[in-house]
Amino acid sequence: MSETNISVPLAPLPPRSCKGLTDVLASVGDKWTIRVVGELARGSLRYNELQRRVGGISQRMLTLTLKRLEVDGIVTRTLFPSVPPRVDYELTELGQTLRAALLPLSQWAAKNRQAIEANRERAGK
Amino acid sequence: MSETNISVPLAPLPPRSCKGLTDVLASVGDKWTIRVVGELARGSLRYNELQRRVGGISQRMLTLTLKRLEVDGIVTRTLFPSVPPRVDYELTELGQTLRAALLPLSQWAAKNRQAIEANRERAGK
DNA sequence: CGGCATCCCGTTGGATACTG
DNA sequence: CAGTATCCAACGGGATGCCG
Repeated sequence: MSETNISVPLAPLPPRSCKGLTDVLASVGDKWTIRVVGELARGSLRYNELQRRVGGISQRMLTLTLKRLEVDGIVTRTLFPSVPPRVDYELTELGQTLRAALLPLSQWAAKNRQAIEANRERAGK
Repeated sequence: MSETNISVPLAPLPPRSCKGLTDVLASVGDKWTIRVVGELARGSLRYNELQRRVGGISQRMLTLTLKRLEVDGIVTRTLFPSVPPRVDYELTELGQTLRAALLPLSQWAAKNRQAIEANRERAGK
């Protein structure tokens, strides 16, 4: 616990602040969070619509993911007390900055995924 | 397998290419990979030195992590057949580009971690 | 020194059923 | 519609011991 030193990362991936990054990635780098944030990037969505768009996520995981994002201040949850009930999820400003910070990695992934798979192929044999 | 559509992400977190991102994060966003890449960012390191620097990683996890990074073409493994043996790990050019792509997220984490923890505090009570 | 093999337990997360 | 609750299988990952 005495190891929560996080100076601002000016140097390339400063080792001391890496623990902060690890924490964030533990929260953001799981199987579903990125997908959810990505779908919410373009605007608010209802629970079911979100589940449909993400594709493959279980109710349990969607709920847990959204709850954590809400607690972290990444998304807002808006309940319309109608019948049937309606709940909208939307990125907060913090969420938007996260999405922006994710972009370079997204581009890197798109650009290098095939190269990585080719590497795996070669190494695998 | 018919869903490997990855157009270049020009739009903010393009949903269709998000699966590529998810794959990459599944590979890169685990508990240790970022830390290892971060430590290797400044130059090559030996196995034990790497384990010491990362701190808290078990031999098993360090070995598995390095193996996957090697297979993916992110790091190189160089064996010096001396006695006792010596093995150096180093980022490849691809690894360097990954590190660069990780920087914005690293900065976001450093900048917003406290805010997130404050949010959790409020929401938790 | 730099690993690999094995055991084992805690967590993750899917499937299913139920509720306001 | 938008969840909650429970069960259970799969996986991650630490500890330990052995080897070239």
